[in-house]
Amino acid sequence: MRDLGFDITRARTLSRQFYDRDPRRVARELLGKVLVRKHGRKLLAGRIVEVEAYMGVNDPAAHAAAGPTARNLVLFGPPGFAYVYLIYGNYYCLNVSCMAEGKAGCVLFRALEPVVGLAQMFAARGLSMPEREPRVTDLRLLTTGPGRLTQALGITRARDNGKDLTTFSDVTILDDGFLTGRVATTPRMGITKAADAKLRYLIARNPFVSGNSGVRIQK
DNA sequence: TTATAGATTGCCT
DNA sequence: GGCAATCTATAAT
Repeated sequence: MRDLGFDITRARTLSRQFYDRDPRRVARELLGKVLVRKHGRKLLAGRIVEVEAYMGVNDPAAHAAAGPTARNLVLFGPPGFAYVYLIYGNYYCLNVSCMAEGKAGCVLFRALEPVVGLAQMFAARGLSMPEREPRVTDLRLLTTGPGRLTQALGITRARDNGKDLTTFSDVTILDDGFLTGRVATTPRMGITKAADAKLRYLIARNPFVSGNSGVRIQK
């Protein structure tokens, strides 16, 4: 069966040092961790099942490739901070900065398995919660996809860009000891530059991974 | 100053 | 499978 719910008494916030490493390593190890949002007194949480690594100034697909700008400045700062940007004028994408100050690697969050606060997530996504027990096809609409997961958790640039994810103010990432099982790597989604690098990491056979969890569509 | 592409999603045929 | 929505960063005039 799927694992829903997590032991918050056992969960620990990931440290600054966790993020102070190669984004590929951070990406792989973020799988299975829990992304948590405190919304007033309400708690929203999802388990991380799909991420992508971006390698900084030497990665043509990365926002940092052009060097520091007003938008991407967080990436050049210290590790463990949220980089949130608007994509296609519609949705926000959430990243966490990696590597020491001055080096601009990051990890993009692409899909979560919803764990806590499902009703709130349905509302935030503009969907009605099913009367019956929600199925995987219903739940996938909440946090499968980078734009969906930020909307479900209420993450925006104005509110969250630059936030420290290593202290639990209202967004953080927890390790509750969950073991992922097999991890797969594929090319990153939706990019045209450096399109062959296998920098997308996902939990194999997890139903909340976006796309078809593997083969890239030819264009 | 204007044009275009983009780490997406949802609706249409 | 195709494509519009919507806005920002960057390239081109």
